[in-house]
Amino acid sequence: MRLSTRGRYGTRLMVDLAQHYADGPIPLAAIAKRQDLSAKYLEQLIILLKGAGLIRSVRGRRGGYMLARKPEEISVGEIVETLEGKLSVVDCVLEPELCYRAIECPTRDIWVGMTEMIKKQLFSLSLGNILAKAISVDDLLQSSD
Amino acid sequence: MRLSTRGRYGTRLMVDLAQHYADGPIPLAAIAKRQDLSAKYLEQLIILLKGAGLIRSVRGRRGGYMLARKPEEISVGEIVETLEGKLSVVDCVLEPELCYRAIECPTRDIWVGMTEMIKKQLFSLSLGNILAKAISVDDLLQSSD
DNA sequence: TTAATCTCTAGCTAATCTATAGATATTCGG
DNA sequence: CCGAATATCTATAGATTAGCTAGAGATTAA
Repeated sequence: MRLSTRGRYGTRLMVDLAQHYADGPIPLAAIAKRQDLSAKYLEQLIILLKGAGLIRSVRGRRGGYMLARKPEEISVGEIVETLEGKLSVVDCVLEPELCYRAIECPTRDIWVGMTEMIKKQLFSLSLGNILAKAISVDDLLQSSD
Repeated sequence: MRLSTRGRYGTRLMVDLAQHYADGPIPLAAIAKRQDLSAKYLEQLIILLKGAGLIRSVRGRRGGYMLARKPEEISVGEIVETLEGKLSVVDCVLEPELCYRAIECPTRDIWVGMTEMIKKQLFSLSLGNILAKAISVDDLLQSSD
């Protein structure tokens, strides 16, 4: 039940872009440096995010990446599904034909329920929500000074 | 975000034992045949379940396995954690020291929340619950004859 | 025209998953 | 007491996936 680095790094990348929303195109190298992640690896992730329409890019000098929509309108669910494929805790949830027992399998119901719950949570959580939370934590730290 | 075969097969194994609760010791070969799973593989899983105190065994002829507690008192969460290790969607949830950014990481909060939600659901779902559901499906099938 | 950027394709290493194999220990039934 | 039916233990092997790294090419602002 682990999320792979693709989903995790991709989410960090998108949060980073959200934090610099409206700063114009952000070069990938800047993100990689700030997040302390391999630029070459992020390259492969970001191209998928662009393909999914979550990001826009500007090529050439002074180019870079930016969110295609407002942070409030991009969910973590979209990011994770773009990078790791459709969310489901076991294959038979989405493809019951893979297992001849699927229709009557009492355990499949568990995995279907889990999958729905996870999707519901991740698709209702936006980059905007995450930013808001990050700020409130900063607030707490400042007020304790 | 996939559950491995260990968690899935193990849960099927435990549901099978729950369905034959009070039938005395069930040989592993019988479970493997009913569930159409490799007996040799289940062997490795069941020994862990025994180690965790979820199952008792009887050796020798006429031996086999049985649930150590009533189906209502064994949760899917216990089964999955026994076979796949502590539930957490990323390592930094349980071991924040693995990542120097953990304390202030805005994405870690997401993974902590997801992990808690998953655990809550799986630990509140018992083998008894699953059996009850399976029976109600049977009822529906019978009443449609 | 050149340096900074994105884009594309290939491949490699290590870990993990999913078993399989074979030997040993225990106990019931006859 | 013997043998068949069972659990238990340890090793290992094949396939798949994760997590990168490498390098060449395309585009554009300064």
